Amino acid sequence: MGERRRYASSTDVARLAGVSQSAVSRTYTEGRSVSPQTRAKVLAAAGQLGYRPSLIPRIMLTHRSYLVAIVVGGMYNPFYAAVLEQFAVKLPEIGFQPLLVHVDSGDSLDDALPRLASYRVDAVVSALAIRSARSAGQLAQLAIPVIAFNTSFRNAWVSSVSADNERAGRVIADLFFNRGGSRFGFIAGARSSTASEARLKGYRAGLRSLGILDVEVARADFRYEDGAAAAAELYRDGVGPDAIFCANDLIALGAMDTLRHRLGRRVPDDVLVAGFDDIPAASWVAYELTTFVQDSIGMVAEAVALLLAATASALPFGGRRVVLPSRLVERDSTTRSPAAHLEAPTRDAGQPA
Amino acid sequence: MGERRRYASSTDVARLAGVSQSAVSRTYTEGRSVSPQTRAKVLAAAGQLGYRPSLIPRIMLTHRSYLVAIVVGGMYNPFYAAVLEQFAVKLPEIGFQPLLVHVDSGDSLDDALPRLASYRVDAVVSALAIRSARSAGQLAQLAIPVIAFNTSFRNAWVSSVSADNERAGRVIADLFFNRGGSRFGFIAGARSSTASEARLKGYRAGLRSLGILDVEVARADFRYEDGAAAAAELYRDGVGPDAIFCANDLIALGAMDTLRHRLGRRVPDDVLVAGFDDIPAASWVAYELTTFVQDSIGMVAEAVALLLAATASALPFGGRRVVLPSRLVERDSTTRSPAAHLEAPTRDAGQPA
DNA sequence: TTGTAGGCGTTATCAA
DNA sequence: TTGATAACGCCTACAA
Repeated sequence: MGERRRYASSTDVARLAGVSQSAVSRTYTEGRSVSPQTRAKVLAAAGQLGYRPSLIPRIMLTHRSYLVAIVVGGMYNPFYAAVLEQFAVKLPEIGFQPLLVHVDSGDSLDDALPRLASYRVDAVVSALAIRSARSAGQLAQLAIPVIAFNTSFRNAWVSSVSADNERAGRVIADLFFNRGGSRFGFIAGARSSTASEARLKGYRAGLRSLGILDVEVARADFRYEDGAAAAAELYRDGVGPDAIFCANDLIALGAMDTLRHRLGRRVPDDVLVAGFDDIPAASWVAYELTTFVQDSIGMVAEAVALLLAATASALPFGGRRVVLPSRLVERDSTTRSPAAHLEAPTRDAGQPA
Repeated sequence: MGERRRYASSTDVARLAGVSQSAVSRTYTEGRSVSPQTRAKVLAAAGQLGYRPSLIPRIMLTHRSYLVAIVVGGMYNPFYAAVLEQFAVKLPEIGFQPLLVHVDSGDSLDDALPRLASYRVDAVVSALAIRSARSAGQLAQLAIPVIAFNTSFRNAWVSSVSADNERAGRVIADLFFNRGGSRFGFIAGARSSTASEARLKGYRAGLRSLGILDVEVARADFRYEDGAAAAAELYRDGVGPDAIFCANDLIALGAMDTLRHRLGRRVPDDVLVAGFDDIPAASWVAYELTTFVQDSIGMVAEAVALLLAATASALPFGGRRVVLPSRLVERDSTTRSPAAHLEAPTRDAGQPA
């Protein structure tokens, strides 16, 4: 039991081909000298045995595994699914093989770390923020370069890539104001999320510079259902904001549906709504949500660049911080028609999606 | 360059602790004898060096890597994201480390296989169907057990886990008929998808046994935009089906939005719509889509069970087929209110837009 | 309880 | 061009 049918080894091939093991090795090493005859014999035997050279011994010899851990969680959010897919495509292109690690929250990276170290990963990329200083400390001790998304924490081995969350908050404050918003709300993600907090911070700052000090804040998790519940909460006492910035798109979509279908509010005519991420559903005809494009492709590209730099030398490589601008996409959820209050709720008929 | 700071080895620890390398090994091996003093010395040195035993040499010794490749693609579909996440959670629980492989279509597994073989994976689980006989042949030659979702192809090394797609098609035919449907449509996914074809086959069979031979079929890919376009296509000449079964939820949501917002059709009052997968958006208030729960948790559990069985022995283990029932969830998209045709277009509270 | 020795599958080095 | 040999880090005998 547990006794797997072994993969063919170069020795097996050598024996079958009637050559030395080194001859087999050379056949599979670019730029080493093998005679055509030997090569042919080797390839024939290899084909017969289904031989592929193993990378495992090489890891021992070179101290490089070309394995990179990808840390994910909360894949219900299409943004993370997109990030993961992008990593899965890009890492192999530069010769790395992704190893998947799922954690429930940023903190439980602690549990996964020893396992990763056992596989001798060359680096760790995390779609999730690293929140626990303990994780960070462990990482530093293991001397594994880490690139994490939307993380404020950094040290000699931990770098970060993030969107310009704070600026986005400011931009949306201006937009809401220009579109006639007067009572402002925010639905936050988990309190521990730096990204959510930064968005709120920028939003507050933007409103303050417009002379507005009051922001109604509801707490949610990053899901549709939480957004729906938080929206209901904001209007509990009858009144409520006429402009709501949500920490991400899922929250915003939940809030929109609650506003429209449970609270009888029109979006955008009664309430302006905006989100963050630009997940596919944000552009669906039923929503047409104004949001910020969190550029997963760009973020992954930056992360990959950092990773290459980090794995190129033995020196600590961390503390870097890359901030990518997030682009506003204005859609119907903040675009009031001139005579909105006179019309039926559906003003946008056209536009297929 | 490329010279990574090495992970500490047991030899490093032994040297620092002033003991032999085997003493270190024993310290980390359950049930081997080490004196408390030696153990203490070893652990102290190990802590200082950040030592974690490497699994790499063990792979060579035992011919077991405990690595399992997870093949994914099309992560824009929340169903696949959920499957992947589930694998990422379950595999480590039984001692396997997932290795992520992204392919664009079932066929390009070919390209990824040699790389996987090089890492000496113990098995492959594929969220995607294996479509290329060549892939399957390669797999058989490499003698790697494979468990693939929704695949009709099987051989000595390839097993499959799938939903009962055909039965679902029959069930929905009955449902549509009972809800008053009279002109039936189907929006298919990619033609190469066995799952989509099976759903259509069952749908056709169900309708046939109700005396209905005519089904209008539109082709789409598995995305929202494709569903939207395919729906428009079905109504190109003015008339069109009054009941549409879609190969998956994304297609159904796109079709619903096109029906409601571009074609001025009411769902469910003018057209009944159903999908497949039960992705989160299917239960969003704006849609309330009738669909089938494709039980990702159950499917992964079955896949994991097959994997355990397959990796337990050296014998070929394939050709197994597990079919899981998919459960119908009826929501508003097929539930007509009694006087639907007398009411305003929006019978499900406010209208989305 | 300890340490020494051999071997896993590669690649790099060296001698033939 | 070839083949023998050492080395990587660990585990499992085996001997002390």
